[in-house]
Amino acid sequence: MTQPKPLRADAQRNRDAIVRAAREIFSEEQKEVPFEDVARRAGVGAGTLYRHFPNRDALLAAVFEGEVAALRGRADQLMETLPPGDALGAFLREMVDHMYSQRGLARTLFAASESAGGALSDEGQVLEDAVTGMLSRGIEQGHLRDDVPAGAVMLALHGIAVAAVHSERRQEADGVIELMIDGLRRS
Amino acid sequence: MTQPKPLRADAQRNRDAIVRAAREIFSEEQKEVPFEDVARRAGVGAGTLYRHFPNRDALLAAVFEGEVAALRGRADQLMETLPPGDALGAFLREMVDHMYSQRGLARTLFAASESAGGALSDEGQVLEDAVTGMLSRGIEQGHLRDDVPAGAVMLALHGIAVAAVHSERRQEADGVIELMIDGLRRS
DNA sequence: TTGACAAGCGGAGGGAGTCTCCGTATCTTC
DNA sequence: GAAGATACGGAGACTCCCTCCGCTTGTCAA
Repeated sequence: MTQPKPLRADAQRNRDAIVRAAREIFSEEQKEVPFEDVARRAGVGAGTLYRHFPNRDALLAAVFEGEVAALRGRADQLMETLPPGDALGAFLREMVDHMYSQRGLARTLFAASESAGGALSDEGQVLEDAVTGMLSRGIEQGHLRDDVPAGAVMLALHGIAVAAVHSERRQEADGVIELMIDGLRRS
Repeated sequence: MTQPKPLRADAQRNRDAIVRAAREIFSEEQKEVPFEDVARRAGVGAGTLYRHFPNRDALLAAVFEGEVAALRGRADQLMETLPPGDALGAFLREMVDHMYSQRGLARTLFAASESAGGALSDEGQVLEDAVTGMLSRGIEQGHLRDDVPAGAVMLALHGIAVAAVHSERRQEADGVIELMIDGLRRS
C-alpha cells in the first residue's frame, strides 16, 4: 500500500506541484481542460506529467484522494466529539458545504467517476466506509435505528451529493439531510 | 416549442438515422466513441452530423429525449391503471429494469449530464415532473403521506438511478424502492 | 569533493479526433 | 422542368493526446 520506492526529491516536488495545479485548474474551469495546461501551470513538461499520471483518470484520482483524506479526517474528529447521530448530521452538512464551495471540482470528479471505471471508486469506498462506520457506531450505542440498511443511506447520500453540486438544489440537500437523520434516530 | 421549419424529407431521414445510430453505438461501446463513427454508422458524412447536432451534448440530448418520452408514456399508463402508490412503485421498478438493461447508454448519459450544462436537464425535468405528478396524485387521493417533500424523493431517485446503472448495486436499488414506497404510504 | 550511475526531465512530433468550409447534389415549388 | 432553397459530404486545418529519447539533475559511495 505504501509506495515501493521513495521518489527522488525533485520528482516528488513535481508530483505535488502537478496535483496542486490540477486541483486549481479543475476548480476554475468547468469545461474540458487541455491536459497540458495542467503541466504548464505546474511548470513541468508534458513528459513529466505523463510519467507521474499515465492518464487523465489517474490524475483525477490523485486529486480526489486529497479531498477524501480531508473528509475522512473530519469524520473521525466528529466521531470523537459528538454523539453518533449528531456526528453523522454534522458530517453530512459539512460535506455538502465543502462540495458546494468546490463544486467546479466536484462536478469534474463526478463526471470522471461515471466514465472512468474503478479508478476513483477505491477512494469512494473510503468515504463510504467512513459513513458506514458512523452509522454502525450509532446503532451499537443505541442512538440510531438498526433496521435501515446502510446501502439505503449511501444511495441517499449520493443523491444529496449530486444536489449539493448543482447550486439550484443546495436547499434540498440540507432539507434531506435533516429528514434522513431524523428518520434514522431511534424514537 | 415545435420546430419552426419542417425539415426537408432527406434531412429528416438523416437526422433520424443519426439518432438511431447514436443510441446503438452508445449502448454498445462503454468507452469514448469517436464522434464520426456515429456518422459512419448512420451512413452520412461528418458535415451532416455536425449540421444536425452542433456538438456531442446535443446528440446525447436527442437520444435522451427518446428515452424520456418512452418512460413518461409508461408513467401515464400506470397512473391510469393502478392506485398511485402501486403506480409509483411499479414505475420505479420498471425504470430500474430499463436502465439496467441499457446501462451502457445510461452511463453515457449520466456522464454527459455532469459535464454538459443544461443541455440534458430539460429532459430530466420532464422525467421529474412525471414522478412528482404521481406523488401529488397519491397525496390528493390520500394514499401517500403529504409531509415528505418531493425533492427528497427526487434525490433518492437519483441515488437509485445511479445504483441501477452500476451492476454491483442492482440489488440495493430494488431494496430502496421498497423502503421508500413503504415509507411514503399513509399508515 | 567528485565521479558514475540511476532517476527524472522536457518538448518535438506522429497520430487521432474535432469541426468547418464550400463545391456539388437533391428536394421543393411553381 | 427550371430555379431557388436546402442539405450533403469529405478534404483539410486545427487541437489535443501521448510517446520517445537525448539531456539534466539528484544520489550515493569512495
